[in-house]
Amino acid sequence: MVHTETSSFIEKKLRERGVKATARRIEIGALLLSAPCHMSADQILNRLREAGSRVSKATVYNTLHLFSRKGIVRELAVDPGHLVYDSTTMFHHHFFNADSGELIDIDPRGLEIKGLPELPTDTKAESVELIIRVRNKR
Amino acid sequence: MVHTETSSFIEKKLRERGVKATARRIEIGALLLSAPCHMSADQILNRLREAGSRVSKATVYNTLHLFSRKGIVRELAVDPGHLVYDSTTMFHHHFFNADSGELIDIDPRGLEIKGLPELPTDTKAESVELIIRVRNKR
DNA sequence: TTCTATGCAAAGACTTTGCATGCTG
DNA sequence: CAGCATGCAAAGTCTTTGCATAGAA
Repeated sequence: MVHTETSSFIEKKLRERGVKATARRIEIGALLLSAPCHMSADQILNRLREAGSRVSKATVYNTLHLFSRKGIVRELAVDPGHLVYDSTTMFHHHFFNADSGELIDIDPRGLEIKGLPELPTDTKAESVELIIRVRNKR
Repeated sequence: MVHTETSSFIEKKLRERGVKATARRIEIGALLLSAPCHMSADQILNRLREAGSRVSKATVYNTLHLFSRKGIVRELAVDPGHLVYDSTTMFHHHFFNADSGELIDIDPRGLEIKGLPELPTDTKAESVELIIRVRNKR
């Protein structure tokens, strides 16, 4: 395994979260964690294969689940039958372009949500997600 | 086809939206539109079958798509691989209980979202959805 | 060595499609 | 009758699982 600057950055990120930094995980992490992005498992698989990797589908899915359990990425359910992984785990929102499938982050600073009703009894909030669906103007 | 009070109310609703009111559609409509509710295609299929209907899976899916294209119900993508139909089509938000799968409507009146950034260029907003994911305490 | 990660293929959940039949107007 | 609605089964998409092999500590 070649240790580029990128891969050692990724290795660090994985180990910080208690994930053993194997070659496959670093490949996947390098793709997803080098810059803020949103990708589906399938996109990741294809990108890796295009780049010459022989990673299996199962490993991609398992690794992404692992990453999301460990808080390394965030799972987003924008579209049914289409799970997207978000490399930005901090609290934020999204524009979702229903025509292109593209997701754009919305910084929650400066955004204010007022007048929320109380949580249902005996529940605690886990996340607050605002999704603004947009379409291309003609 | 028996014309109960409920079914003629549903028939009216369908025709208003330009949907031919057939027996199957009235069955499905009666289940979904009699009171505010959130149901998946599969739940609807099962409920109908339990009630003795021999409706097919394809018809349920097709009908729900039709209804949502016609604005009779609203499609919600809360969970990946799980499309839910919402009988309330007017603008509103949701609590989603990740433990039970239950959805609870949030009335948007009194709720205020301030400081939203501008839409991406050349796009128009289609919907604004706020989903508050909650879990059961303990 | 011992434990975990990975690959492969098969199974699984959910949804869509194609086509023949049946109902509606 | 013409056209759309329905049922059935098959195909599709996306994801998960089981198990054998390969790799890491």
